[in-house]
Amino acid sequence: MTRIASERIAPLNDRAVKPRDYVLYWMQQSQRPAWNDALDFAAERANKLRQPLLVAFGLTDDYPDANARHYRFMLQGLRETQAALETRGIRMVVQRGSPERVALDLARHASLVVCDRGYLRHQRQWRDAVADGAGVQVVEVEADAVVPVEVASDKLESAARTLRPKIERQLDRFLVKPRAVSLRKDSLHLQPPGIDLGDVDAALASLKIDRTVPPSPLFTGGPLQAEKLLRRFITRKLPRYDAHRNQPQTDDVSYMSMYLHFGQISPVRVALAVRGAEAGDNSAAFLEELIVRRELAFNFVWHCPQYDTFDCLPAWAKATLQQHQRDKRPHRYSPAQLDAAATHDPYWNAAMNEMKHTGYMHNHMRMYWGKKILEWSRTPQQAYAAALALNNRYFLDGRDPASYANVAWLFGMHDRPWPQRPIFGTVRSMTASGLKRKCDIEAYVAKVNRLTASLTTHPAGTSRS
DNA sequence: ATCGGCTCGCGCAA
DNA sequence: TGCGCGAAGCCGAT
Repeated sequence: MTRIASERIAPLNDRAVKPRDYVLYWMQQSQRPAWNDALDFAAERANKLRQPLLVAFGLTDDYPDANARHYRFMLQGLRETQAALETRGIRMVVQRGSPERVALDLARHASLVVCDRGYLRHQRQWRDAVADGAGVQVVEVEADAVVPVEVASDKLESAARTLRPKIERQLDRFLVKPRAVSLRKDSLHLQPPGIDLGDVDAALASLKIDRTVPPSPLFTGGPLQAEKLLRRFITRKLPRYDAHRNQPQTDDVSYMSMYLHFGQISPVRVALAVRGAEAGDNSAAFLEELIVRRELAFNFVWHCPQYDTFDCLPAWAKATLQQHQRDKRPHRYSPAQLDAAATHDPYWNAAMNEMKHTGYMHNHMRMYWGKKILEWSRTPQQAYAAALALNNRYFLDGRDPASYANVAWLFGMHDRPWPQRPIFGTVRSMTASGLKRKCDIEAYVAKVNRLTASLTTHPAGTSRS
């Protein structure tokens, strides 16, 4: 029987399993062929029902806030996942259309539908629509959190410190390596129509999507690349992680966030690998971010319906920011000026350029970057919208629960009050002098300048790896 | 270089 | 009810 923790598995409707043509795994979040509990669960059910397993992904042109940068990274991963599943005798089809329509269409011939999990508004709506519209049982399997959100906590947590002990006491149960499931029945004879991903750029060109942001010239999507970067992180960077995680001039970060965002790597796999490296405080510091902070973000978007607006903030933060709404702003920039990285602040401009040209920004600079948007916008509400829009537009890991929590943190979420300052009130501020004091910020600026210069010389498309 | 003060609310001990 | 303390804060005093 299954070794998947029962709390990962939840029927979304009370319909029966029916004797039809295949078990359908509607893959939408967990876009990977291994360390995928949703896939494994579907495979086990298919074996038990003596049916083939069909995997399907719904590729919509209208994914909220997505552009060519996100789509290419995702298609690179889907192509690889499709090929990997085929070698195991599993047909995976990528169909053009709104995900819930694609799933419902293929569900008409399915005995059972298995899906993975997403916490954002639209992801929940898609799953509700499939649970409602499918004529058979729909079962959701959580494969992208270490501790399923409602197991960790039944309420909106106010800070990491309140969630941390709840997560930690569940780790033994949920940090386990899955057992590979082999399929009794091949499904390669199933030939539903689908997009040919053989040429990712051709597939990309066929989509009607926002192309105003080009693909990242630096980062390649896919589970194999995620594994490669994970191994590189553990051998070369983890030994300095604790000391360097707030040092943006270094490269001692994992780059896992974008792969986690697209489900191209399992957080359980990453956690076990890092824990197994036995790097002491370094492992602990990384696991805090990977598990506690990331799953605090899941808790946030799950329990707070207004997760993408100023209204989600705790009462003290909203009150203090509103009290300082009329404070004089010595510097004021419009969203367009921010987007152009054309401010008076060379540190901020460097961060904006890193984000814009690579699809990534060092963690420490994300805080400074966002705090300055609050300081330089006409109102905190406008700052909130501007920070979130830029975040979701340029980051490969944008549009993730972690993005919404990170932006909210800039405005006081999951934080505590600090001394009164103009504009910020008691919300934590950050300053250029702080950057100078704590890290080699000039080296960071130089690093970004080198990077953007080399990317201009060797433009997009010639990605590394 | 290091330290204290600033400031609020949660959770736990009493 | 009181108390300690918290994602990476800042600033001025020593």
